[in-house]
Amino acid sequence: MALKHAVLAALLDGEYSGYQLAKAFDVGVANFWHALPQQLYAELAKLEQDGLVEGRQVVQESRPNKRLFRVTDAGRAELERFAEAPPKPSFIRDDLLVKVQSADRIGTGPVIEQLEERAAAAAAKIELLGAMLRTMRGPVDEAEYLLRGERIGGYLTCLRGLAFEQGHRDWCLRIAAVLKERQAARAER
Amino acid sequence: MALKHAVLAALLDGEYSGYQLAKAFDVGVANFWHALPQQLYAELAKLEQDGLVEGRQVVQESRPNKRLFRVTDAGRAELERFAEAPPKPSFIRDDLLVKVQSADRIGTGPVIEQLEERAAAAAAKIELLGAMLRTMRGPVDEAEYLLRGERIGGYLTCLRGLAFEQGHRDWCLRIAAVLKERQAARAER
DNA sequence: GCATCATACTCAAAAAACTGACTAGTCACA
DNA sequence: TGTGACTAGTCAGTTTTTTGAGTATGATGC
Repeated sequence: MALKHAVLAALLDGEYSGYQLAKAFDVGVANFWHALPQQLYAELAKLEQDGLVEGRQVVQESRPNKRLFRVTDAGRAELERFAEAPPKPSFIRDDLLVKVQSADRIGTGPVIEQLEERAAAAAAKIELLGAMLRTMRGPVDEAEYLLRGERIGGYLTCLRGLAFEQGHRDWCLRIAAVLKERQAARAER
Repeated sequence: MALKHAVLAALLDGEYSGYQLAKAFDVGVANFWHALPQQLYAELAKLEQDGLVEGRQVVQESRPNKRLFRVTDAGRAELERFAEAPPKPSFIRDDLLVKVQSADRIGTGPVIEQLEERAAAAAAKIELLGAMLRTMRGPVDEAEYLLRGERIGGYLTCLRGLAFEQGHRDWCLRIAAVLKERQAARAER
């Protein structure tokens, strides 16, 4: 049960609706997990049943009503237990790696394209994360913010996301270049 | 169905038994996917049913018999199709990130320990991957190997694994240091 | 001489994640 | 006046991954 703790951790930052969480756990923003809306609504329902989060109805005009959730004491205790438990090792799991693994045996054209698209996507995310980091730390410099700031959790996971995306971008570009050179070398013969 | 293609890609390198694949897909070696033995046996059975791999019995003395598998033409075609299809985006999914996200709200002691253990594990894997890369490229230098070598797929995915582990190690050490400093600063007051 | 490790697999089940289809009102744009 | 996008969800179902428990044999170490 991993999403469970990811949701609890996200809700430590304040009250959110399922919809808001879903946006955070979608594409860019969630730097420590990824999930679809349906999963989040289901998980929130389970967490509420277990008393780890509390929801309250917020009536809205000109918009559907929503339920905002926050972590209970029991939820905080559960996170505490989770933090103490040994973590599972983490692995990269990526379609593109599988494709590159077989890239010298099968057609490389589409793979090169995909590598370049990925590199561009990674570059965009690097921009986004950079902007998020600047916003979070505000006017103070990073060392100061990390030492005295509150709620640095999100900042720290963002840093990992940033490094990951940079590594991803660099690798994609390099591998694309390597595969292209090999194509060119093969064409010469 | 991602493991499916990962298995096909791994079998492009030659004939392997389920047991051998399982070892490769376990801890260190598989730089592009991770899976447990049971999954691999199941996947191989499915692939054989679908005609994407072929198995042959190898009778052994002093060891249980085994079945070696290789990719069929249909399997190669399936990989080709897979390579052309748009890849799914890849995400980091890591318990430790979740813990760090909430690290400024709950007890940080165990998390710091885990970060340092992870950093050590990453360092060990960096060593291992470095050795694997040296073995693969042999006496020639990297640029030459990448341009003219055969079967560079495994080398390229190893490079990604190496960069990932380096990023992981650096991040773990840095975050552990940050959390420690904050603890110290808090203790002073 | 006994325990443990390595090879080589199998079966069953639970948990986690993903996919697709659907409701229903508001707002902006052309 | 309708077309699509945004808010805010729900329901049902499949696929994928993980977990746990076995089987059987030979080799290795103390």
